[in-house]
Amino acid sequence: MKKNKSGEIPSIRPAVNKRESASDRHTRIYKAIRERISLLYYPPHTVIGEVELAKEFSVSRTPIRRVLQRLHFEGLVEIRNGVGTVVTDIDLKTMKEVYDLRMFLTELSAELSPRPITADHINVMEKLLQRTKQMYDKRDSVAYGQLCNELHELLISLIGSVPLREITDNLYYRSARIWVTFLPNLDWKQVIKDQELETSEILSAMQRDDLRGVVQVRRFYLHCILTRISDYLTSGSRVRVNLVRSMRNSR
Amino acid sequence: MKKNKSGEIPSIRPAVNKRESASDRHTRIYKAIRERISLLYYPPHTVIGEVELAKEFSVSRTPIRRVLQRLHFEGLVEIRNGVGTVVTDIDLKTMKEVYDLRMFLTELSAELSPRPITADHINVMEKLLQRTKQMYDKRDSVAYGQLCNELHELLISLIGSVPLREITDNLYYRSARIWVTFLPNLDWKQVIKDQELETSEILSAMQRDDLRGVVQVRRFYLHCILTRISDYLTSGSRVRVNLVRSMRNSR
DNA sequence: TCGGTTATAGCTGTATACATATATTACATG
DNA sequence: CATGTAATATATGTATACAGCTATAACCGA
Repeated sequence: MKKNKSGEIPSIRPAVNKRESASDRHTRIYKAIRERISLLYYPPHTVIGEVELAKEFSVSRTPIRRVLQRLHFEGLVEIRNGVGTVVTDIDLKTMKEVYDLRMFLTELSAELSPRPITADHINVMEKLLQRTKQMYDKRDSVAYGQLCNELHELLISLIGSVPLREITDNLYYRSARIWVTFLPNLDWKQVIKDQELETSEILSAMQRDDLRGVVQVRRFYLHCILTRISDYLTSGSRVRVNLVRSMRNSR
Repeated sequence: MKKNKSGEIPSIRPAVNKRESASDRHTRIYKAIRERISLLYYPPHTVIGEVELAKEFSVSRTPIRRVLQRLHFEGLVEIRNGVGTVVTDIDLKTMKEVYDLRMFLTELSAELSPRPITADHINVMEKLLQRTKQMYDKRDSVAYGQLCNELHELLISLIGSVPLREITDNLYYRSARIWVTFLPNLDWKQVIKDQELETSEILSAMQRDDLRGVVQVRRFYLHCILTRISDYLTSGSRVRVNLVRSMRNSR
């Protein structure tokens, strides 16, 4: 075996020792910041400086700016010259538009080249359901948000159409964090109860290989969340905690 | 009136003399390059260098990179380290996915908070129809592509839902250039004839304030284009030039 | 001749100094 | 005291030198 230029014996698997590629690093930082926004670690109107992030991730401003500009194109932050990068808020009208779109696209995802439901999917769903059941005792918005994100990740993995999957993913992160914003005003046990119901009903549909059932359950709970937020914002008062149940009985 | 720091008398309308903002410049360069891609001035697999563009637009690589990365996020170019920025091609499967999505979203745009059809819209449509009628004599793919782009711009201006409008716009530019790629293989007069029919039928629907009619016409022609390309790619032979007409008779 | 190594040209990726925009604050002025 | 102005701190925007990656081609040896 020959030695390379630097005189070292080349590794059999140099890919393992190879530094993280620029693309991978971009994806890693992008997902990290996006998660922080979605979990309200960076709530709306938060000013996040490029220098601060650059120090934390041990890179210069350049790769950070690339990530922030991507988040800007996706509507998650607003970059103001001379001011900073501000996490966007969302008005009721825009939120309704996003949720309406998400509901239509959710149903559509069962029609456009869906992927088969596998045992892995069901396995992950069972674990999600277990974790949901353990959340009644302690109010933990971050853990709840992570649960929502993981459920979302699982559901979009069933979408075969690449552009539809990307759009659904984008719209989710554009609106989901707003829902978490309202958690402090809601009855915690009821929120978890609804989450458990949604998860278990999706799991049931998956177990009978019923993708259309899956997306119909998902769409229904999207509708419930939208109605809750709309009621809360328009009335300014505490939203009815039994909204989901009353809707179920009337459908 | 006082003088400012530099000793000049401040202009009454300083905004006019103010330099183009960073955001405006970004938008200008972005739209310019996007149009070049859509009109096949940069056909698929073209390698466009950052330095080249920087010289042309008289800026450094930094703002150019911002534009190219946006185009990358939108799927129009692929940035390869050490190689260059390559205009993406699109495979049949992805194109079908994009067109299917566009068809659904087109119908949806008449449902989700549509904007009213104004006299301006009809005015622009009449001019588009006139320009279309003048295109029979000379085969000019660029002029045809511009016509398609302007028709698209008009149609998305009728979409009230901001996220739906942005998604529709993105999907258009992601797929439209592929259609232009097939023009050399098609009967020119038939292509213009179809374009004239689509434009005139949309105009008619607008004149009777029938937005649902507008989107149904649009959806129908999207379907025709998708079928044409699919037929061409799967059979490898010349596509039937009278496809649109035969479809019309059977619907 | 063929296979593999290596030098090289040219591209994108990164870091950084500097330019510019903005909000804040202090301050002069009526 | 109110108001407009200017200095200033701090953020993002830009330009650019340099590092790293890739494809190409020249080169060497079995």
